[in-house]
Amino acid sequence: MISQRARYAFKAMVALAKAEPGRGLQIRQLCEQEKLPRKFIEQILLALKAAGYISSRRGRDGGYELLKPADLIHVGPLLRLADGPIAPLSCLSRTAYRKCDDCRSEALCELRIAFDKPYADYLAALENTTLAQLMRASDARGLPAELVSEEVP
Amino acid sequence: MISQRARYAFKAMVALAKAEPGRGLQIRQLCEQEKLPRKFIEQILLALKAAGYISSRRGRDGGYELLKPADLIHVGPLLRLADGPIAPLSCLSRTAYRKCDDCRSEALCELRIAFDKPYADYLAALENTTLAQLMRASDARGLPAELVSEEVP
DNA sequence: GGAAATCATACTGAATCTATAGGGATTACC
DNA sequence: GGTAATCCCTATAGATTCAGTATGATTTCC
Repeated sequence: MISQRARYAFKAMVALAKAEPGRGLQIRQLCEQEKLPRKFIEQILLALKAAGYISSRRGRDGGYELLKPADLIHVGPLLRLADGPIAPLSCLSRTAYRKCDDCRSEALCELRIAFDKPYADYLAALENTTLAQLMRASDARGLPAELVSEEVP
Repeated sequence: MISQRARYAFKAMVALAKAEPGRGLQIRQLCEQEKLPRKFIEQILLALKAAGYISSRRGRDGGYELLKPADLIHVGPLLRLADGPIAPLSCLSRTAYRKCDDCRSEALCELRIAFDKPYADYLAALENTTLAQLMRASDARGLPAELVSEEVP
């Protein structure tokens, strides 16, 4: 299970991506919209900022804004930022590789063999999907197919 | 990351699968062979027994033995036994489904959409690989290709 | 200066993880 | 039957992580 922190981070990014470009959102709005715990979100936004995903403006009319377009934001790194390594085994992690303490041979380890390909595919999928794709997919499901082309009647 | 408990459970199953059929292994042997903490392994073996994976004999010459052949033992359920649900989101879990507290619509949730197919594929892979497959794969890597057919010269 | 926002760090309570402890029950062998 | 070896069962301890709160500093606009 991914952490609450990761879920919040993701939700915040989606909300920011939906906000009008150039305007951004304030913590207050974000938390009221989505019913999120304010101070916890604050920490998470700080981390997102430190990682270069968003920018902030301080002071009275402050707030947060996406720094990159949503089609350059991938799920994998976002998840990793919130939760740390994604890999099921440290010896399979690309970003936090570590040999298992008791491992004799990685090549022969049955557990490693078991997870090797499934995890590689899983990770590749997460690395390749973008926020923009997900938002489009969500939109498409929200509208009945016949209405999609009638946005401007 | 999967837990230490899951790694131990997996190692124990592999060791039992490698043991001579009809003989089994004792905790002592298992722990000395693989350098595992004895009392922790004891708990794990109890759980494996309760789940029907292994049988035990008590008393002086007691020990544990696989109940099913290794090609009927799949990675997915084993992992689930040790660690609980495998799914990254509770709303994607087949065995422990639970709606997210704040979720308005599962169909439209971007996070759920993100993990839906990657996780389904990952899970299917784990559900379909057996201990026997993994042991064969490990054996095959241990021997140079030219020698594989020369087992009985 | 005052109000409202972000920034930074410390802290807390609960849960989880990784074992360890200490007996009790069962069996094989003498 | 006694003894030693094994499995069975529950409780508990220590460390770590998680989710969130608290407190106050800093910045910005009016």
